[in-house]
Amino acid sequence: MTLVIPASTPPGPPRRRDAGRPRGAAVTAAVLAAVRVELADAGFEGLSVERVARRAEVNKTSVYRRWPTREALVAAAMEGLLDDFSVSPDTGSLRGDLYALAAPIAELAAQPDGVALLRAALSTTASGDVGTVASRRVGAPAESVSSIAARARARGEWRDGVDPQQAIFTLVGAIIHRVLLERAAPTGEWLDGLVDIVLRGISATKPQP
Amino acid sequence: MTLVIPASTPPGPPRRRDAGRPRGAAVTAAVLAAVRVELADAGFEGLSVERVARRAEVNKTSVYRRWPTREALVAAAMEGLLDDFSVSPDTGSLRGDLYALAAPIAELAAQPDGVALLRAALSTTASGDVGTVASRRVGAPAESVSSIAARARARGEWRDGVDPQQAIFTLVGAIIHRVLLERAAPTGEWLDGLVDIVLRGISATKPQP
Amino acid sequence: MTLVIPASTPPGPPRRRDAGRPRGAAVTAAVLAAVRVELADAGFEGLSVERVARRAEVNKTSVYRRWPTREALVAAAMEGLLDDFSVSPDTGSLRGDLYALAAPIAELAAQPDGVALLRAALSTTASGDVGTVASRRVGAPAESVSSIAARARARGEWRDGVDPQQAIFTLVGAIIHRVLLERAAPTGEWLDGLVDIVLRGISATKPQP
Amino acid sequence: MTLVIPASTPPGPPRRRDAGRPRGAAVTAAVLAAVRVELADAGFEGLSVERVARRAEVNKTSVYRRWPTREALVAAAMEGLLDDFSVSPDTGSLRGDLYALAAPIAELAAQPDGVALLRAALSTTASGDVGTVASRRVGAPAESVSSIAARARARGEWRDGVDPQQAIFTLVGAIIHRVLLERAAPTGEWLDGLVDIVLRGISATKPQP
DNA sequence: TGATAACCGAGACGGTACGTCACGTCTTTAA
DNA sequence: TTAAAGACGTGACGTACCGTCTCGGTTATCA
Repeated sequence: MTLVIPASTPPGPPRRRDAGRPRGAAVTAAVLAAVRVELADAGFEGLSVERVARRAEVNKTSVYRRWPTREALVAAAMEGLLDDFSVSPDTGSLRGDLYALAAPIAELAAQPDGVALLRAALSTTASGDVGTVASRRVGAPAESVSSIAARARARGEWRDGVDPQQAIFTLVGAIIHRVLLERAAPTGEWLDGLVDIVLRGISATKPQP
Repeated sequence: MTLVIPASTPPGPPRRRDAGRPRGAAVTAAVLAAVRVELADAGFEGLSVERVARRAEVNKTSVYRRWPTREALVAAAMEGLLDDFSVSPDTGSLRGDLYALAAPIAELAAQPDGVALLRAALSTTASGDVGTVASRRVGAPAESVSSIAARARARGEWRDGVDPQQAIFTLVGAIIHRVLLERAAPTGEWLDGLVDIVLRGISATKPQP
Repeated sequence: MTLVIPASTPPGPPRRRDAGRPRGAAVTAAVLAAVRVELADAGFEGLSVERVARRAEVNKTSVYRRWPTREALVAAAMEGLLDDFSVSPDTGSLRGDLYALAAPIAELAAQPDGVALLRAALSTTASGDVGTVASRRVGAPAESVSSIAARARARGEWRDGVDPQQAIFTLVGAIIHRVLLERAAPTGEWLDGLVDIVLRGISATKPQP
Repeated sequence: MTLVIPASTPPGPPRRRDAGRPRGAAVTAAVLAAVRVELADAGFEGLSVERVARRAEVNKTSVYRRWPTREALVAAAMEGLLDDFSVSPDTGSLRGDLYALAAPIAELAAQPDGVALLRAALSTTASGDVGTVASRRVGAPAESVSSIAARARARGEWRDGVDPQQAIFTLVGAIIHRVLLERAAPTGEWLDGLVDIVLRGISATKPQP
């Protein structure tokens, strides 16, 4: 994601800015863009506010004014990546629902930015902002999970005694293992196999092909 | 008459292997212990060689003499945690084998030290020493995986078309998700449920209870 | 029509000279004072930036921000010692002029600080900042020397063929030998004897008593 | 009953005086040569035992075994430079004697090694070994000085009230200033001028040309 | 002719200092 | 108020030498 900042700075010293008009949005955007670049370059650990500010051609103070910690800064930069997870999918079949849930996560994990986000979420000791962001989104909202399970149960697809969260989290955990430990891309074929395993694992009898 | 000088022969007398004062075992032990404490306290990022040396009451130089990087240091400290993973279990049933494979990993992940190790392994961008250690062990040796699958196949328990690695990695991924994102302990009950899901997911027909 | 881009113009807006928080005078003063103490204690070699900062109760960074090298630091600390050398004396007689030139140098060399400065100036291999400071001042400005000689020549006091620099430097060299090798104080009586020798050495005939 | 403990008697078996492997002359020579090179390269400050040992292809321990301090090491390396100063010259004239005294010092100061020695002698705060060596030799032995003065007095060449030491030290100080502050070579012509000044400075009437 | 004591290379070890980097807070000027 | 700029104390980085120490292994001398 590249952000283009219009180079409106005049060459001379007068520096005529609209009086009272805060330039805040440009600074904010430039910083967040820089964060994303730095995250991809150096990872979460190894990201320094100083370098971010330098890259954004913005002063360190202006960064700290907005985000008090490195965590908050990264969290803010990541917010945009996760806007499409809020939808609770209803495709009519459990396989479809599982796939609909896993696919955007896999897609996220296929991008370098997404990998960085996951890594950041997992690396922080304290349950800080980044963890919150990631858990809130990657962790798949509770409603989605329970409604998927409820619908599947109504269709007789959900085996008794299976914890819905455990099933979904297994799916997500597998993706995480794939990209962070195996360092392999979560391809479509691979995802098919995964959904297949989990689907059979939680199905009451034989799943419909 | 040709004079051949072998390129690899050093000019002086051959270096003795055991020359010089040997490294003190006490120093090594103190440092590794300190690393484990610091890891639990501050995590992988946030672990500083300086503090480790201070806590071990050892000189910084003595640390750097042994381990050139922070990664290597942490990796060394973690080696000991993982000595019981090398056994390839053969329990007679697929469920037993899966459990035998997952249980020590879960046990590791139940300790603060183990959590720190996992976090460290996942947080590093470069596939450095820590990643190697973790991958080598947590990533379950390839032989174990394939032999488990082979035996299950021979018993007719393994569904055709299921990638052995994918199955096992799903198991491991779920444990990682549990401890690092959910921040919950991988209890025995929880592990039972997990093994159940994965077992059914890869079984040919109905698994034997 | 050719577009000429001046090479020295920076790309952004022109840097303001007085931007940012100004350097604290208290810090500067504390450091220089500490340097003088350390110089007296440990000499030029053996002076460490770390200890200076510690003694000044100031951070090492704040020292390096101001003075890039140990040399520059010492040179700065010594500047103040030398403010009274700039005057070119005209006492009416050659003896008076010589004395007026030698006296403040001797006075400087009578203080521990001054001895340290001389030592520092002589010990540095490269002709660095300290050497510059010392040479500039202790080395007696060229104008002073030549004007003294010119006036003496006009009065008929200066023997033909005597290099003015050589004469003055002999004076200074004797003082250096006195304090650094003999490690004795350049007393008034001693200085009288020295001036007497040099004066007779460069006089045309018999000097006027 | 009095208990007398003989101070010098060792408790164990009587120490053999000359037992053990003697120190290798080759090692000693190699080290001293290396010191001279390093002194010329890096000066007295900036000379490190570690580098000396490395250059001499000798172990650090072997250096410390012989010379306890850096000072002692340098002093030893310099000893050889100064063997020709012990002679008290008697040339028949004061000018000749002065020249005979000054010439070898100037010659020493014309070599890089000699400059390093002078610098070392002047830079040390404590009157350590190097200072001792230099003072003992460059400082011109007291007997030489007094005998030169005595002979000159007998010839009627020495002005009453002139301190012999002061005269000679002025000569030496001028050479030091020449090579260390002016950083110029003490050429023959220059030395002639110097001797001329000092000679006239201490002569009773007019010096004999 | 051995024992023995010192030499010698090698390198560990606790120190101190190096000069640099990033941190997060602060003070100052200008817009 | 926002901003740019930069000072400031803090703490860590990884490296270089310091001088001392423990090691094997070697060699000359003396009993």
